[in-house]
Amino acid sequence: MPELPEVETVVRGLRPLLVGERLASVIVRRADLRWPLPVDLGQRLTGATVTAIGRRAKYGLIDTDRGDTLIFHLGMSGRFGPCAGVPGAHDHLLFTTARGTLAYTDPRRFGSMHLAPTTEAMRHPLLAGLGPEPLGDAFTAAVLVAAARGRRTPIKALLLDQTIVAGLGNIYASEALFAAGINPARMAGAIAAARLGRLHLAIRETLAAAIEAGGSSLRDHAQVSGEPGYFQHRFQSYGREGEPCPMCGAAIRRREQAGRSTFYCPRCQR
DNA sequence: ATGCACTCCTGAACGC
DNA sequence: TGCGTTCAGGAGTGCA
Repeated sequence: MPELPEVETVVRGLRPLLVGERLASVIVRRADLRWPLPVDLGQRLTGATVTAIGRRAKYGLIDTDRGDTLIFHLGMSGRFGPCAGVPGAHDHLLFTTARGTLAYTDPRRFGSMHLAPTTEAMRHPLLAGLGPEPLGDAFTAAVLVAAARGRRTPIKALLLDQTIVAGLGNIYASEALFAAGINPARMAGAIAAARLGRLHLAIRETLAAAIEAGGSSLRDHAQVSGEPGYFQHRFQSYGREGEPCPMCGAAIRRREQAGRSTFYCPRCQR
């Protein structure tokens, strides 16, 4: 699924179901996700009580009273949802508490799960190199300006680089660039600071609005409750090739950048 | 150091 | 209805 708003939505959905609950069993049905699961993952989590659930970039973090943190990434198609009865073919992990069973479902198996000591979780190799949280205080306009300086890569690619700012994916990068009026193909280092300032603001506003709407539901994403997110109805450019730009009426275009689709307005985005 | 193509896997949507 | 093709929100790896 998922970019930052979807992961945040999942984390918020998991908290009331898991925090304070004892994991009566954690069953691994398939261990070959993006990376092999730790062989003792089920054993180490079974019997533990969940103490807190957080998020870093697109990673979810589930802390237990044993000092372990389960780090998960949803990849492209990962989701959590209730599992009643017989597990489905793509239900790879089952978390059972007194409140019922929660399944981690992931048809494409691009997702991953890792265990780390809670005190070390942020130093995990997958998390250590991440850039600032886009909604946090550390992500300022000046940080974005400094990251873009001298870079010849397209601004869209820069936004997808998780070491620059952590949590944007293809959809919200497109949407933020639309909101800022910047052409996705423009070389990052050639964009004036004032315009990057607008982009910085657009990133934060776009992500915050998406979280408020419960994320976007394209294909795989749903909230843990099964409710869809609603933000896709507010996409201004993403997935709207040929439709009129909501700002100026020109036809939205689509182009390939580094193998990914980018949608933009040729008139508004320069 | 930087930029980019490739790769993993499955399902849904589309065209014929 | 059935079949083949194309595409999908991520991101590490390896190459130029």
